[in-house]
Amino acid sequence: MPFTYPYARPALTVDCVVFGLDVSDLKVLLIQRDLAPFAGRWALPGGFVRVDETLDEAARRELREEAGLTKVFLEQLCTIGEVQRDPRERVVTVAHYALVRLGDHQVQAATDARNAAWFAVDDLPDLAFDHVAIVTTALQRLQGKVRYQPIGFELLPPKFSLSQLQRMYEIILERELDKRNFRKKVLSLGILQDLDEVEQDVAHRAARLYRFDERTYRQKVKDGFNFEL
Amino acid sequence: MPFTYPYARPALTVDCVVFGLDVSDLKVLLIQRDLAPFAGRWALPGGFVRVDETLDEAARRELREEAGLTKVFLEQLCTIGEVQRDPRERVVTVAHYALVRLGDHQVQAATDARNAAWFAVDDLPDLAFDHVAIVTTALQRLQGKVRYQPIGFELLPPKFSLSQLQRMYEIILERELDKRNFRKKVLSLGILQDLDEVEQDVAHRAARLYRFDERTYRQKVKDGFNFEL
DNA sequence: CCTTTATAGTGTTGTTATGACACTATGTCA
DNA sequence: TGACATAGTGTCATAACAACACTATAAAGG
Repeated sequence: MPFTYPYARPALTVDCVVFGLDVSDLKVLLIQRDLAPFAGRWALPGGFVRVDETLDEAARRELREEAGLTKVFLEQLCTIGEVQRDPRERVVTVAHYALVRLGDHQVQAATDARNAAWFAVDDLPDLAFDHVAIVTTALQRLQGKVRYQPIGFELLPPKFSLSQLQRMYEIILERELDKRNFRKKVLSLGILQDLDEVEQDVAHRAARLYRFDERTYRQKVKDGFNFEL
Repeated sequence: MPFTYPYARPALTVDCVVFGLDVSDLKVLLIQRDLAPFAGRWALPGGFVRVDETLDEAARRELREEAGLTKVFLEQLCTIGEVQRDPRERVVTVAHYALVRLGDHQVQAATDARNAAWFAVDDLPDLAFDHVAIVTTALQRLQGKVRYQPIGFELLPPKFSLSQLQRMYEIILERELDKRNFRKKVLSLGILQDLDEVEQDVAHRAARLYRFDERTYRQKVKDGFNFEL
């Protein structure tokens, strides 16, 4: 009989740090727990992995069930196997992070539904388990990755202005960027499609709208191109 | 009764991609399996996580037991939870990668011991399970990380010449670097300590030896310094 | 309709980093 | 002492980066 006593057969969970971009803040989606342990505390959306699903599938299912989110950008972050991290019994969790567009209807729904809410990443409430550490790791990963992979677009609407794009980077990287240098650089990458449209319903000069041209991006990557902020 | 039927309670393993640097190749340490499944096949060192140890502890224990390695550089890589990846039953594995100095005595021992051997990373035998995919991921991670984190030194002896250092990067990145530009750049980082010593027993002009000055590096990082190849 | 307000959009220049490139120096060995 | 193998060294042209301030446009409000 293999793998019996001394080997761990832990319960397995997935947890997701869901990032959304506000006007002025990077937000994280939290769910208020109604069961022990940590009943009443805010926690990352997540839950137990089922016997017939992969980790990625489990994470997506939890996002759908707990927050009504589908088709989001989702990546594995790290796995935490501290023996006593769950007071009940050993629970190993595979942490993920996700990027969503806060404007989306489904995201609105998520905010309305049950005990879910968005919190500014630098002003989080007390979290259950070791979830603060997971958020910290996720933020570091995002800050690192956003500079060499075009994942930031996942946080913006499909059509966006260069100002929005710049603000996104400023918020994530927590530092100001020079407007002219930023525009020069980002346009020179040649992965933005100028839509020849402008913003609507703004109380000032309307900005030109762009779209991330994933097709072109992929082609360029094949040819040895390297995205870099 | 929580977490019974529908939830997974998988066996949990750790697997390690141990990299070592040869004169002309990046090598990976493999162990020949003597048990089914995949008896006789080469596989990554690794094994089941015990009830009382963390993932990191399990990985280090396996490295010690299977390869006689201690105190190596070790980082988590990714976790694989495909349902059928092990023919016996569901086994989730947390993959790691490690960097060791091939010159070390313990590493020599590892090579001698039982069915362990080093293979060039681009000339691997058939591997058990999904271990090829893990090696591929680990290599990509190493290639990415070596450029913005001074982890490559873990593959070199404590005292090394600039030529050795350059060769290390060339081997990992799989492209040639310009000697003068490389030396200029790496010295300008100010994280190498010139030991005022030269190589011994070489059949040509002996090279100056350097050491990675971790103290200075940490200090510089605190002051906002960014290592970059 | 004219002023205010809010944001969009635009170029130049000095500085720094990068990449290309070839020869001399030093030590061992035959 | 000559052949060899590798160490070590500098310049220049080009590209990338950082700093910097004003004009343009549209809506709102008096």
